[in-house]
Amino acid sequence: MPRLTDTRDRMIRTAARLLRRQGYAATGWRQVVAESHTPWGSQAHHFPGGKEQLAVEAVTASGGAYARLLATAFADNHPADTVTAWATAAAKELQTTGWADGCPVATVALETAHVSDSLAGACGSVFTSWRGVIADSISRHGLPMAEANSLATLVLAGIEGSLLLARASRDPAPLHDVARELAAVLHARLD
Amino acid sequence: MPRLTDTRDRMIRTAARLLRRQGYAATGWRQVVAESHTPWGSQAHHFPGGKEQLAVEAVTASGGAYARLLATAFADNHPADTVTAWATAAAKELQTTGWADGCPVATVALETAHVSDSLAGACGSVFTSWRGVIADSISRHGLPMAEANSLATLVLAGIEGSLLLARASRDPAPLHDVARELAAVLHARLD
DNA sequence: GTCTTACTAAGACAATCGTCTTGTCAAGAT
DNA sequence: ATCTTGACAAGACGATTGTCTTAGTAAGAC
Repeated sequence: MPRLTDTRDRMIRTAARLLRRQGYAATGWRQVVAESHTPWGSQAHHFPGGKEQLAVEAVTASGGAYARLLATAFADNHPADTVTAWATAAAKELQTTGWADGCPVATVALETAHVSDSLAGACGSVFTSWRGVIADSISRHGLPMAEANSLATLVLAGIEGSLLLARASRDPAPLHDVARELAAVLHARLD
Repeated sequence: MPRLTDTRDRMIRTAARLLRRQGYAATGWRQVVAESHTPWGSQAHHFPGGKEQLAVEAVTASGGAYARLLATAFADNHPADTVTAWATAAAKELQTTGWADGCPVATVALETAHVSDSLAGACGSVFTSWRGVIADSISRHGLPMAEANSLATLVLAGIEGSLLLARASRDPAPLHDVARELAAVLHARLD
């Protein structure tokens, strides 16, 4: 039987937005329900697994959307150029949102890494998919897959880490510094 | 007038441990008081600024301790070797604690970046001090300070990012991958 | 019509949150 | 010895947390 309302999707979307900004513990059901304009009584119906299930689906959804974004960005350009553009776009988003919108899953991942198996698994899968996108692009530019995976891990870790540093210092400089360093490495090792 | 008990210090130490594992929102006064074996009634006396003040002091304390650790590690060795040892030690700590003990301040930084000025400032200062330690070591090995700062940002972001990826995937591989890549970069650019 | 299923309404629930108020204690000055 | 003052302790406080319950509505199947 098809779904009759979009309540479930709206809950997931606003949960994803809130999880990105304030993390898992600080995001309550009441705020999700209020900002998504969904009925209070529908939580248990759509998410019998409770808040944890909502968060898993929200992380998976926003992680997947981000993966598609990365895939198109890395498709037809040199990895070094894409990394630079990525950092620039992330810096702009950080600044225009008052340092609120960083990585969609990093905060949740750190909060729940050792507490929730399901959430840790969801976050881990997201990161793995992102690394795969980057590694594919790198391997297409001339590196064997093992080496490409290692280099892609450096790229992803560098972006994630610089997003962290930029948010903490409220300064986009770390993003630009890291992007320039990463671009240099990528230019030196790829065609 | 000298302090008569170590209540305040014990609160800060256990708060630092809990903030590292579960972040700011998930760490409550009650858990801090219980695990530090301190009296419930002493919160407001020692920390009139409330939970936020406690967190600021805890982050500053553990960030300072980590900075001293880094300073001795980077003092007499080549940066590339220190980075490798750093990642190895962090990986071991992650595994032995069940992926609980990662970066002492990263989770708090992401959670409170756009909410609390004082906490964001404390986390930002910690990261800046760490980067300074790394940059000093790099400049001592032959790079001008501007370039050393940029490269140190890459190193710190890479370690922080790989700590995030390792915790999420519950696998120390990202730490070792990133450390190897960073060591290669450092060897290529330094004496 | 009568089902069955999908969904919402409106709260109650115990537990927990951070903060605040009041009372006790100990130490140094006079 | 008494007073004063800063340090500390115990509990109460209202607000908020996630979850669960019970009832009621609406839409498609037969």
